[in-house]
Amino acid sequence: MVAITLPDGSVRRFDGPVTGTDIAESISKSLAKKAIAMRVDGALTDLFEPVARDATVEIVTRDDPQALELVRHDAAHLLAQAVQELYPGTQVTIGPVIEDGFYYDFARDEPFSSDDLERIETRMAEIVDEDRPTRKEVWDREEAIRHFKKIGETYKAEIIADLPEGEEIKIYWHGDWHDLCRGPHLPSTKHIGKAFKLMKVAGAYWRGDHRNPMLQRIYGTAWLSEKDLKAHLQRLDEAEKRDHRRLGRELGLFHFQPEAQGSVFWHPKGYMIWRVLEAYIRRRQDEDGYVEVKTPQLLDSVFWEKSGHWSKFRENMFVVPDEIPSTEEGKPVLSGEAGLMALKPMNCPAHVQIFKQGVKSYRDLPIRMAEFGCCHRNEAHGGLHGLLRVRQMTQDDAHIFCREDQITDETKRFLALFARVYDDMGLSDIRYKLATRPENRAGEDAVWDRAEKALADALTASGLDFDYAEGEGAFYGPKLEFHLTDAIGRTWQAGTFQLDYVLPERLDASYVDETGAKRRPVMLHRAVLGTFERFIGLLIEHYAGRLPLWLAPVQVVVATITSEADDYAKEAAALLAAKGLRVETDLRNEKINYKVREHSHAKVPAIAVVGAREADERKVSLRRLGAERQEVLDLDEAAARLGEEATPPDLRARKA
RNA sequence: GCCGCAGUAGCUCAGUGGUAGAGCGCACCCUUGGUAAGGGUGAGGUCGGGAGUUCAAUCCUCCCCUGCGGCACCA
Repeated sequence: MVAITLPDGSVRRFDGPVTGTDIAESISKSLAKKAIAMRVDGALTDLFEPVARDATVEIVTRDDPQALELVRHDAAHLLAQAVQELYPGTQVTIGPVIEDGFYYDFARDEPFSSDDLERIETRMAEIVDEDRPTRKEVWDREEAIRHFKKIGETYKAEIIADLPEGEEIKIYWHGDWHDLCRGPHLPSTKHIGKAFKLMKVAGAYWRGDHRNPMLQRIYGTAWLSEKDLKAHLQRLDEAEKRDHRRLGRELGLFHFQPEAQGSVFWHPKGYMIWRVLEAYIRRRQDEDGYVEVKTPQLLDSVFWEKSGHWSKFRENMFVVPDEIPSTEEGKPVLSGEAGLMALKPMNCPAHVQIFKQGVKSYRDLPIRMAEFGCCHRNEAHGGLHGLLRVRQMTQDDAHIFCREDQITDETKRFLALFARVYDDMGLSDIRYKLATRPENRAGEDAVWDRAEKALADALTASGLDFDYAEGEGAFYGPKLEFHLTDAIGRTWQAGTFQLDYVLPERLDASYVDETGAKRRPVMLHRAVLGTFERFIGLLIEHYAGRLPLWLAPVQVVVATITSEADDYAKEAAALLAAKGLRVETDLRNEKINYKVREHSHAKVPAIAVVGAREADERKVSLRRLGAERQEVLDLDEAAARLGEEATPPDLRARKA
């Protein structure tokens, strides 16, 4: 007898082992039809798995929160199945579920083309229609390895050989195709449905290690319904429209060119955003007790050896010979014998030098030392990505030198600053994580215990919920991660906060404590915006280019309807400019429709239209970006209103 | 750096083994028009760079560069 307890608490008894299908059928025909898996005492299991002991069983249908993951997992198998049927000799490796879908990595000499993707997709749909049933077998480890080697699946054989001892070797069959898998799977291919689409092919290293062969990864997306699939594809379209590289070009903000790979040419409008942000964050830092410094770009390699960067970070540094290049015709430009300098990849070691000038007392601490430091990092070519991954970047960087007992307070203070700034930026959806000690680390565990606790205390005292990111800290100390969610639900990391016990030691920074003894300060590396480059990229995508008035490079365009209003337009523009607004005039010989369209495309937040009527009455017809109507206002009132709205949030708060 | 794809006018893109086209943009002319494209004319390209095949290459082949999508990297 097997007693099965259902979620409603009722108990059903069966003569012997029962499968999920049996149980579902005993409840209702329709449930049996909808069933795709079950939970036995809470563990997700195949529907066709016999239950031989008393247990609580929950039948899982497509309405279950975990159904989508099951469907995506099966879709990955479906993909592998279709590929092996169409391209015999292709080896399968792994095929996990990822955000929005799945992928499968294949070993095949010939590359897959986009035409192949279409063929594969068609074959996948056919296999769904064929409704191939799933079944599971448990094999002996050695037998499984022999089998997969024999059929030429060497990667699978390797995976099996590496499975932990004692783990069941489960083989899943979908019709006559089989694969090693931990499961669980849907009862048949029909249940996958057809709300899937193959998205792209890409290279990926076997086991993620660049020393291993490169496999071909096919990415797919899969959903529970066609409607969900369509919505997802629409989201992708939306994201593409927000791409900061595209908007940067369309709005004339910046450009890149091959001669300066990974470095930005900021155009006047793009740099205006930078200037506004920099002025804003500088004010925020000033009021929060920071001092600002400027340190050298180019420092001798000896210095980087001391800081530890030469051994740990050199492959990411730009190294420059300290010599005057030869101008002699035919001679090599550089002798190759000169001493080496390097462009700074970080500001921290230079800040320690300023700290070390003179003797510091415990009374001087904390010192919050800020720099809008321009750093260079020699990122791999393949990793560069618009403004988000560059080789020359400027951070709103600062280092807080403090005593250990000040860590919690300084962290709280930073968290408050961080929240203020992101709220002002319209980015208030932030998730906090505390990244703890990694396996490879410097320092004693007792110090790590204190450091992690100090950060956790600060988060808690600030009333913030947070998760731990175990083992994700830097080798020199734990850190806080700030995960922002943007307007279309994507997450970003920009700011950072890291505790460092190592660098003050390496560079011999010290202060004198109450007893007259020399002590090491703790260093907090922190950036609120992160880099201006990345942060501006983030803002552009978050706002889809429609920046709030205070950040918009051009805030108002005064556009004329007829040339009779030119003089008045200039007068109006001058008045708006006097209110501190960034204003342009459009006096061109074009129709007002054309002008409105063009400035709307340029995402100018406000268009002040003036014709003969407005000129007579000293008014403007104000049209806001995205609005379908306009409002006729007295010029002075319009200037006052726009001036107020364009005031950076911190200054507005100060006035109030 | 690795795998794949791509590179034609400022932008978006078409096209062909016989040295190139559209729309938008730009310039000029006409038009002074009331809230998302008024009309006309014109300028603009070493078809990413180099080599090869060919009578002839933007097109075919090879190498390089750059971009894009991933991977790896990311103090």
